[in-house]
Amino acid sequence: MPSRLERLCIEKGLKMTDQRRIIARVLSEAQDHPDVELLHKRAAQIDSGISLATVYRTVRLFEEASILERHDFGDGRARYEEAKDDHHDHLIDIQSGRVIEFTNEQIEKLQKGVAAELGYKLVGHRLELYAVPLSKDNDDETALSGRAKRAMPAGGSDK
Amino acid sequence: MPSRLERLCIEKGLKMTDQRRIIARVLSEAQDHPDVELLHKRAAQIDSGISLATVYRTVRLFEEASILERHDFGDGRARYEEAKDDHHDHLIDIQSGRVIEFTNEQIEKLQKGVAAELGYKLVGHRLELYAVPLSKDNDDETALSGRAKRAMPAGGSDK
DNA sequence: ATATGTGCAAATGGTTTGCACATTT
DNA sequence: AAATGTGCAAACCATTTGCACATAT
Repeated sequence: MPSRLERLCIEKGLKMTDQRRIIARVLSEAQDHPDVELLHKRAAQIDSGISLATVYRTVRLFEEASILERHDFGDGRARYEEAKDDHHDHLIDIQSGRVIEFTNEQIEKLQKGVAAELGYKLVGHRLELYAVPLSKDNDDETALSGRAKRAMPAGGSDK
Repeated sequence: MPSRLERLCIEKGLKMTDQRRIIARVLSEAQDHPDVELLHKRAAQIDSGISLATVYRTVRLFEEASILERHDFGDGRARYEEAKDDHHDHLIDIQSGRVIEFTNEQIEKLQKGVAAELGYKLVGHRLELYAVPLSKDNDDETALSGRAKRAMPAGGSDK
């Protein structure tokens, strides 16, 4: 059965190739926020002939068709997520790299208000919370294992 | 007279070279959020011998010394701003590219609350509002002139 | 004097692209 | 058949780095 993303592609009249079908399926089934490399790896597991370039092209195509969302969590590469209607923001666990989705109506409203006060109409926003698990041993700032360099923003540590 | 940033460098015991002094001054005097290329251009106006590499190294050094903030507004290059005590977020005018700073205590509080509810301690955040000026002719989505590609996030258009 | 900074050019890493061939409509 | 997509390798662009030389302490 076609994945949700594949169906959307067809609705939009996109030419459906094997590669796109597979990438669409991989994206539809993803529960995380994979980067292109990971998508390629997953797609290649289904059909090893898919090239990295095609994944890049497809992901861009889908994004332009508004059926895929691109995120930039500050670690250099882009991460992707199937676009659903439910808008949400992200909390990034800087110890494990895990990304948690959340929504907060109040914050959304306040954002619109802030823009209005400054004489603007809000057309988009980006809100990311960088955090560490409560509980136990959180005294070290050693985190973000692996390659992720300088991922956390400077300003917002809250006094 | 030494720039504020130069003074901070000295306090931190950083070795002060001509280049660093100049870059510090350029940063201290900047009213905008320049990228490395622009910083280099401004620094070169004072001493044309400063290399791009040095600007990159200096900017990184300053950031690690917490006297400079790096921002990523989604257009590929990093933008910098002297670190002051006053924390603020940014509203990006996607028509002109202008960046406006703002603070909102309520939003800050709510963020901390959201993190807490999810079992996390907030250690940083990133909030950017992408907006267009109210008033007149806002019907076109043609914006972000120049090289800036795909700068606005997908999700947050607010219903 | 010693440690550290600098310029230059080459290297990196994620992403894009030109081209000849393959596939979808 | 016409238009478009794909793989490969080369190109891009922001940023980093190795090296020989220069400078701050």
